[in-house]
Amino acid sequence: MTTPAPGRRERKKAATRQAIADAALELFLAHGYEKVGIRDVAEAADVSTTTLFKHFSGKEALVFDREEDREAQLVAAVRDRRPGQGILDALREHVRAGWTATSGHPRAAEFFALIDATPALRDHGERMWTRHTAALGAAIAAEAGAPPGDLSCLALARFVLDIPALTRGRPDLGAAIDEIFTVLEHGWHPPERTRS
Amino acid sequence: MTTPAPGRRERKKAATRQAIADAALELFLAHGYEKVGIRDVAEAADVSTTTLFKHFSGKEALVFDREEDREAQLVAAVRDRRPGQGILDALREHVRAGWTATSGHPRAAEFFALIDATPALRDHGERMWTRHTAALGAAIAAEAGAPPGDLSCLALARFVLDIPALTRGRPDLGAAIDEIFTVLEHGWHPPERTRS
DNA sequence: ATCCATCAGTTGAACCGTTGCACTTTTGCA
DNA sequence: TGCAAAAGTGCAACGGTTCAACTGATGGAT
Repeated sequence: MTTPAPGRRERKKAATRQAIADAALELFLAHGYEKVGIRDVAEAADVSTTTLFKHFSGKEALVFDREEDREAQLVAAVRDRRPGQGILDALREHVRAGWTATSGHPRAAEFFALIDATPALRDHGERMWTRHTAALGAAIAAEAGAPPGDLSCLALARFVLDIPALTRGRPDLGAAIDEIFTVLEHGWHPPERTRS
Repeated sequence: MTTPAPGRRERKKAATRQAIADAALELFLAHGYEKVGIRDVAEAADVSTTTLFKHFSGKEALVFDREEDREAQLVAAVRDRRPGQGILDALREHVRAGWTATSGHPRAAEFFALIDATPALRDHGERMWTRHTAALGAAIAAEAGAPPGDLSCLALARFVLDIPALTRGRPDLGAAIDEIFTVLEHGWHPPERTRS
């Protein structure tokens, strides 16, 4: 009977949002991202296109819905690392654990296949990653005792966030991640030339 | 009377292309990128929008016109470096020299201001950079004697290409570039904590 | 209990980048 | 000279996105 902490209004709003996201995912998976128009999604969710855009900033946002707390998790991975553990180690652990988010997605397999098969979505995904550079860089700087905005910390953040793009499609993901972290830890060196 | 090496056809084609690019730049600088429509540009250049799109792949391409040989220059910077010079040093030199292209742009100052002021253009610019990752990575691998597609070489390429995004707006660009290359050379280390 | 400001949602049209289609003109070459 | 390819045209459409004016439910204040 009584309304819980979130008022009735916000519950309804959340429900519409969810309905839209669900309809979108279903249609995209069924017919492909490009074949489905905004108007189709809106109609399937039984809302107007304007309402859809009040909930989502664009077509791509319909797909990258649950990606919101990636940033918080990244920051937490650095800040709440085990005592004595280095920042780089903590990051590597987090990366190797699969970045922790969107695993547990309802239909994870099809979902990633969809993104992988759609250039527009791959692009957008990459941009979403690098958008966390500032936050992660700040967290690293804070933990390393560097002034906020320290360039090398910012660079490290960016480099770490490049990892998904760099390792996409590699057979052994763990090894690939390790290889990149080796560069980040000790710098880049030309692999020793094995003479014939 | 006789047609020189490039035939009359291609000269005319190049001329229209140039007319379009010029008209676009003028309008963009005068009124701002977003305020100017494709149809405006086409009309100013006295061509149809269809023709415009036969010459340029999209609105942003009107701005990033002369950016074509960036990739070749990057590869050359690595491949044709002074004998005995390390790959990283060659890259740093090239970066510090301003990446060599689009310097010499007619109205370089306003041009960069325009890009800087327009999020859509900043985004597109970044994507153009990272699109050279594969080529630069391959060049590095070739020079380092690594197998093509070597991950650490690819990562280095990507990291170097991140530099413009990372250093944007820094007061001392040279110092910023050096700081990043220090990370690339020796790895990232937390700056020594200066206790109060 | 009532009034009112707020905000989700609607409707319909427009805007803008982009593409397709059918067509004319120019150019290069055999 | 004739002809096929290429450059360009005009127009209409498509799809994502936004705008403006409106409706109606909600919830806090009186």
